[in-house]
Amino acid sequence: MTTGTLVPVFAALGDETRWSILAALGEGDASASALAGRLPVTRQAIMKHLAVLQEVGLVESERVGREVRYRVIGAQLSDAARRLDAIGAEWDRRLAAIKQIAEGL
Amino acid sequence: MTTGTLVPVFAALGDETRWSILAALGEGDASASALAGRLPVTRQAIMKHLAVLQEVGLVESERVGREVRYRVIGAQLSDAARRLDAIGAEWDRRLAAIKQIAEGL
DNA sequence: AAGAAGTGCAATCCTGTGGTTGCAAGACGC
DNA sequence: GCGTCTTGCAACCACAGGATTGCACTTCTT
Repeated sequence: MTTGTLVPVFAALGDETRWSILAALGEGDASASALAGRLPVTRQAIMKHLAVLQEVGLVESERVGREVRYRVIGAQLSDAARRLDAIGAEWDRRLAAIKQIAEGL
Repeated sequence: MTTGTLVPVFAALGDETRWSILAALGEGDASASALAGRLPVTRQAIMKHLAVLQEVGLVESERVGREVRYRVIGAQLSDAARRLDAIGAEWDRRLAAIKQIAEGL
């Protein structure tokens, strides 16, 4: 069961503000300053969040002149989802087996 | 996009110790004390973790005499996974559309 | 009845981190 | 060149939370 690099991704997803940022980026790529204009937090706070999102590969950045535009990588979400689902399925399988044993089958 | 009660679940999954507990419970139901014997943390620390896991519905408890046995609910993991996958897919769809526009199609 | 094993609650400690303000440095538009 | 916009540190603050120790209470065993 390779939880591997999965835990930090969930840690990143376990913050409301970060979801706000992801949602805002869903409307289209944006810079930290642009996001700061739309969200009720400072640009610096947003930059920190973008840093952790980029760290776990949920977001990528591209420098355009004097600004840095951020973009969501949806595939990463799907990947994390697939891995989580595999783990959940494994648990269900095991629980089902235990239940059968418990029922004396 | 109903992130709803999803964020706390990810927050709960964003901790290595909690995964250790889930993994240990995967071997079979166990009490807090039993888990404390297998993991390098105190029983009280484990109890706190079990509390947050139960809070978000990843685990359920049952009192048996003087002890309280905990059990993983695998279906909850699968559910969170499905919801996350839906969000990821939505993002991919949107990104694909943007890409087409960008390519002048 | 008495000891052992388990839970529950509370106080405490310390690190992590989400948030802020302030300022220096880079890139653009005139 | 000069004002403007944006990024990039760095310091700092406050709170949450992961972990510990200590003690009281309940339940089982003998």
